[in-house]
Amino acid sequence: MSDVRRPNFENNITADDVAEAAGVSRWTVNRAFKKDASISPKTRTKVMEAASKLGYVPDLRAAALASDRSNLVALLVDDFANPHKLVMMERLTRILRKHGWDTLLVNTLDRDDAGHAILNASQRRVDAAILIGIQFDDEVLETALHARRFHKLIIFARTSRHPDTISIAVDDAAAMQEIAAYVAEQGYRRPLFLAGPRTYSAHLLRKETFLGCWERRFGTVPEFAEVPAYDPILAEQVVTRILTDRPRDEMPDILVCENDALAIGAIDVIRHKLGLRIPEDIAVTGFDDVPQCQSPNYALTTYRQPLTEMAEYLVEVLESSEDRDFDRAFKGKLVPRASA
Amino acid sequence: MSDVRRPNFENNITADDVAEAAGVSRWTVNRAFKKDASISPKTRTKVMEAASKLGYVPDLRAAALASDRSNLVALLVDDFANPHKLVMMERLTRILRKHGWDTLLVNTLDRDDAGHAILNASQRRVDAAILIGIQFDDEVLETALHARRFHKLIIFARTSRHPDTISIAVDDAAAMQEIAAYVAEQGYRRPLFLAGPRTYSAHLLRKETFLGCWERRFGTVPEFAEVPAYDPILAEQVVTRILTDRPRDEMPDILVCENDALAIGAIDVIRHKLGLRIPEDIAVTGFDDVPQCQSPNYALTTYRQPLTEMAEYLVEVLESSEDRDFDRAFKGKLVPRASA
DNA sequence: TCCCGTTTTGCACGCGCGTGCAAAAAATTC
DNA sequence: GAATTTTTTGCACGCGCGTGCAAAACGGGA
Repeated sequence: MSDVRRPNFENNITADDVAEAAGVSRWTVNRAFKKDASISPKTRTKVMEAASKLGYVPDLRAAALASDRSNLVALLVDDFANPHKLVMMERLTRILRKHGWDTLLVNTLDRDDAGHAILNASQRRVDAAILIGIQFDDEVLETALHARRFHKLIIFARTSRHPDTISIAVDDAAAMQEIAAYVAEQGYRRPLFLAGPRTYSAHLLRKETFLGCWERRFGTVPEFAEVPAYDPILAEQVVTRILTDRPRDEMPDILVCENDALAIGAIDVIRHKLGLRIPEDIAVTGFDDVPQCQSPNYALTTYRQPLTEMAEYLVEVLESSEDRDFDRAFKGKLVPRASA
Repeated sequence: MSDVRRPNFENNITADDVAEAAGVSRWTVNRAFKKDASISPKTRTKVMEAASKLGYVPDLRAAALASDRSNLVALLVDDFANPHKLVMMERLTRILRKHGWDTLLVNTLDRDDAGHAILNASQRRVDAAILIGIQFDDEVLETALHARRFHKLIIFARTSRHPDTISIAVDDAAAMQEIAAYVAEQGYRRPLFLAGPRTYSAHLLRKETFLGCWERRFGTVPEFAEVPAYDPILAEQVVTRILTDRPRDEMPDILVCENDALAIGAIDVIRHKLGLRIPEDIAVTGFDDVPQCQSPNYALTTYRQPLTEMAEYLVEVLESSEDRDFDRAFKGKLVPRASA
């Protein structure tokens, strides 16, 4: 009985079937699907026609298994309250796809399960893990490194000094210096820095840089506050707590925020709970240039990272087989708007 | 020479190695890693110890290849401007992971490349494809269906009548009726419906339902406008265009929006470009209950979908081997806030 | 037409695990 | 303690493709 050889789901057509139909060997079929393989154009079209007639598509699982290269990366995210993540995901998936890479989205928000999530990604034998703006990155980083299964561990859009890690980010120090200079030039003198959560392994150097710049320039260290996550709602709570009922003459004249997620929360509170005007009473700056910054509602002065360029470099790193230091810091661009 | 048998990247330890270390057969090792497999507890712990000593993790690629079941789904997204997508991605990935499923994030925003993206997902032999709120879904749907490689094609959070498709969504008609009733009860009489892009295959029944309800109740069909994507920025443009310089007595008293992405753009324009108050001059309602709705800035009256419940059902569908009609509509919840 | 260099094609073996069944071991019964 | 049942373990074969090399086909010059 010939229908015995059909153990798998709905008679999958394989390269063998195409080979038979095209009158060539299986290996020639697979060659036809491979860029710059040594194959004659004539054979290739013959194979491709047979393939499309049969509806054949190469099986990437088998290819990955045989070659130990999956063209798959795991994207670890735990920071879904930050609108910038949406932008990053869009950009990364698009550019990775353009270069033939697929993306496994791993939600590491649930700290208890982060380990499992990472383990699972490693079981898929992804070629690399990419951490984007991870909030609880210390723990995750350790787990991931301990698993020792990711050929490359990339921290994207955040600086990491960890030696086993590749950091592709904007030059936070330079960026913050630029913002600090801008703030000072615009005549603000009582800044309050609104920082995000503190992590050990990977870092945004923004707070330290800003405070340092300001101190060097004016001799005083500005006030600052910390929000436990990059979440506008949490930022609202923190700003409400520290600014409500504060005497007018002790109010900051500008809130310099570590990123847009915090800035957006801050703006909402300043305007709607404190009843103050932006920028007349309190100005605000952010970081990232999320889409909402353009809204007339926020018109947020912020700093744009060259995401596309960074993603392209990421691909370069993924495809390189060298073993050098891939860390790189990019230059971004200050985007002045009405909020400061 | 024994080091010949090491063709793969950094001597991967396999089930065979663990088997040798534990003094059992390879099959017993794999059994130890499988839930409710027939294996004695004693052997299992012995195996697990050997495994963790060697740092062994089962290879899911090989497992998928051998069993033709990958526990992998492709999540197709093309609508990254809509903040609700972030919420959906978070929820879906978390709940899928909880049940042992991994997620391949496929960006189908670039229409030219959507076909490739889908093809690629199919090459990974995912068990199912999930479309979330796809904007250009007609084309994508056809491509995906044509590929005929997804065992299940699920339209999530959107209704589809396509017979080859499984639709898991909120009951849009019921939801919109509830909103319409609310709007009418609050005394609004000149609604304007702000709709998103029109698609053929999958649908949000919101516009038709609202217009129909209103007509039955008051005998008049409300005005409506269409935004070409669920993007606050585009919504701003459309609303600006249709409301700027309109005489006061022809102004709508409420904007009923197909979802929050549109509502948010509308609010920004109404307040900051038209200089009107919300809800006194124009009220606004949305749909989805994205996090920003809670912000005092928007305080958006909206409708919340039971995402968690829907995601749990999705898992149920994924794991079912029956061949019945899985379509299902859920009931959501109206969330009244200050905007209407 | 023959020869030689070049391009194109074929193939043995392996990637790591699942399936279904048979053999072995353990547990149960009388 | 022997016979029977139940649980546990082992194994042949296959999943679909990549690698590296050898064999075959091709092309051009004399």
